[in-house]
Amino acid sequence: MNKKIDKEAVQAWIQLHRAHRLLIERVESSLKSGGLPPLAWYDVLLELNREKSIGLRQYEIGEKILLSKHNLSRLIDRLEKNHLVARYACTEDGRGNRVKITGEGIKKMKKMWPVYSQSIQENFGVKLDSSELLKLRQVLKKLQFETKTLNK
Amino acid sequence: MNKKIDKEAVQAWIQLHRAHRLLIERVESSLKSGGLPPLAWYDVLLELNREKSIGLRQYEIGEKILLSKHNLSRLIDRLEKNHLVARYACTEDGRGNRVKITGEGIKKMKKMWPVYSQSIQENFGVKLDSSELLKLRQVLKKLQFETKTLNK
DNA sequence: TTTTAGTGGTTGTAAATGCAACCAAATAAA
DNA sequence: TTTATTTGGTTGCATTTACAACCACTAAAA
Repeated sequence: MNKKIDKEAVQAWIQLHRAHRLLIERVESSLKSGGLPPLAWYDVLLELNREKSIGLRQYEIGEKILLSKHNLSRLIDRLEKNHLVARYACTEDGRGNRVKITGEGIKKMKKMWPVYSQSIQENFGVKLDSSELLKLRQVLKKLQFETKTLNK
Repeated sequence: MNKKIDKEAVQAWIQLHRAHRLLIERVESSLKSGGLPPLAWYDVLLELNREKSIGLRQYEIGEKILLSKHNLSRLIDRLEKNHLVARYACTEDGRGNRVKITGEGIKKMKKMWPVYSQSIQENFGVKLDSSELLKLRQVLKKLQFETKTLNK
């Protein structure tokens, strides 16, 4: 038994949890006060923009941004209703569809970016120096599990 | 301008965001499949347990677990409905109330802990060694801002 | 003291999330 | 081929969250 390590892990987790809560709250509020959509929209648009030409299947988006399929379905609904993405019939699989970003979507994404990145900068970047950022990334990377749990 | 640092910060943030999403999903699902309440309940119970005798004001809980007041109000409602906490009139401030954990609350908390901590262990602790955990905590600690933003 | 502004907490309503059940197409088994 | 199983996606419903307005009280200003 290794009670000490256990305690350390929980401590670290709690801090991660707190940091995330605070950060997300600030980022969302920056976006909102800029009259922009929530962060989740950006996540989707960004992934779609990387595949502008062929688009992505919904489940692929779900894997990338870790969102369960029902939530994704409705998130795409909202984006589509705002003409930021479009669904197309999928030739290779009759069940699914292919989602693509629209011109408007690209524009919106580009409009969100400065607000988003500046908020990260202010509330996160400035608190850490380059080596700390690196270390953080290295450590967090090790948490990149075998995904697949979500999207059930 | 320091585009490189910017990029690093956003990268790190995104990883933090992902790690959190995955972890929280797993922890919640461990709790759920153990027939236990969600994590937020534990957070509240834990804080209240630290002040068993005098309890806490709602806004104090809000500051500790970073939850806005309307959400907190209803979270406490749910806990109270389940007899895990109780609200008392507050002598020193006629507006507010003082929240205390009940015996049942303590029991529930203790029942949640092994499931909670084990889930952290499995999904987080085992992926990192002691020095990484330490470093992570050190870095995350620097993100501990002047709070107060929430609870507006 | 009276007025004004701020704070702790609650509540109505809208929006988002989670769950389970479902449909339709694809894949595997018989 | 027929049947059974899995998978991508949607939908109805209950729970939770977010926002704004509100009430009651406190603290500060006049």
